[in-house]
Amino acid sequence: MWPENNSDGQETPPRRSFIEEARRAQIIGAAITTIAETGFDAASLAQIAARAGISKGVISYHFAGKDELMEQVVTQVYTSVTESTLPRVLEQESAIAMLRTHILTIAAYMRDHREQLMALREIFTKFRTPEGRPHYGITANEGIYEALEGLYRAGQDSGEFRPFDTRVMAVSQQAGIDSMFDYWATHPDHDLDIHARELADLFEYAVRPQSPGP
Amino acid sequence: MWPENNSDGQETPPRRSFIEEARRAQIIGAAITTIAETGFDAASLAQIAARAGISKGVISYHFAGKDELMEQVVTQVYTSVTESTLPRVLEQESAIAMLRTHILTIAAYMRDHREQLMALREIFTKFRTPEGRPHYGITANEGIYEALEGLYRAGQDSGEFRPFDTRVMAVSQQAGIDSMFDYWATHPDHDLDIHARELADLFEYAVRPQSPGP
DNA sequence: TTAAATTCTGGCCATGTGGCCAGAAAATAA
DNA sequence: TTATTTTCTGGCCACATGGCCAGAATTTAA
Repeated sequence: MWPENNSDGQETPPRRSFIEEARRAQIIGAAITTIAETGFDAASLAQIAARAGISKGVISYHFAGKDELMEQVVTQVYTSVTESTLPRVLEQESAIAMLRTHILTIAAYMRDHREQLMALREIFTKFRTPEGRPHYGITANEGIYEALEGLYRAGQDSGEFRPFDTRVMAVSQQAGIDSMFDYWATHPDHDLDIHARELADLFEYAVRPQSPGP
Repeated sequence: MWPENNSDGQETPPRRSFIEEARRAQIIGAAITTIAETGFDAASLAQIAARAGISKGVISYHFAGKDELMEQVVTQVYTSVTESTLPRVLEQESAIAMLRTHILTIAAYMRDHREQLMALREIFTKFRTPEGRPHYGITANEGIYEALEGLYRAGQDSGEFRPFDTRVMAVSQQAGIDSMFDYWATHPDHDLDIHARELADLFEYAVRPQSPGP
């Protein structure tokens, strides 16, 4: 469960010195910046160490290897976005409001944490095992999909939503959000607010019951 | 315009011998298979040559470098999918029918050309210039976006579609299609037909005029 | 102050990369 | 047949990578 085991075998987080904690945070931050700026492949340990202003060996000393460093980056960013987003969604009272809030809140988070999300997306798409399988492919979204499916089913049960395949809707909504980020990251002048509102409209229309058109 | 210039400076396609043409096709095919199976990063010239059963130097002889080989792969796959898809869309008579046909036809193409599309997606997401910028990032979709926007505007002008931001709709629809492929590629037992029909429904509901719900 | 543990440095290593080339082999021309 | 061009081989190169280590520097403990 924890990345390291204590000698006493307890499943407690490893006790870390002040220096260790500070270095790990510094290195994780340098990794995020480096990956966001240069892409995953070019973010070598040497680059990350140079950005942090430390020797390359320090990373090897504080992390088991590049893999553990990448895992820590993912954990930190993923935790942060979830904590900033999920409560806002859950406090809504209708399924429709939850849907809108999900999209709008994530867009707001993107605006303030562009670097972190760029790093996360780089790692998700490019981090592979030695055998070539993704560490965090689309399967890493499974948790999100299941949460969204719960939201959809609630809306369908209450009659707010029409019947549809919840898995397809979840995959598509998450893809819509990811593409919003990708497009904005590539076109920084693109209006993220408008995009978010339009995307919320899109899915609101997509899920609502509707009599056949003329 | 063409990847190579003739000595006479004419902008004609380079005259290639039979052997040259066959080798290029063979190498492009081996590159597609290798990228699809092992991912872009692991698809070294050595791997591609080994799969083709030839010496590594042959690739250097027939292609200017790895970059030109990747470009040729993209060109071939992109041309193929466009030729198989676009005519079907254009023969439809209503904007709604075009929308549905676009999604369903691409899904059908996916089923029969999984390997090619996996390679294309690998190259799109991972092929970078030495400076770290993507060769074909999301900007490579610009042509698709513009075509879709034309379709949307036609539907809006005819009253088939509600008003919405066409750029956001185009980005989202393409993202929905790409995610359908990614999900299916990761979960081969996933029902691609159902997914395509549900996705077509999703966007049909999303674009149609609709009176506000209850 | 001295001793021990922690933290850091700079450099070395094996590995894999894309590009390149001299010369062998094969196809084509004379 | 012989001469010439095209095609191919196998190996070499410089470079970058992640991991590793001996010993120096620093912090903490006694």
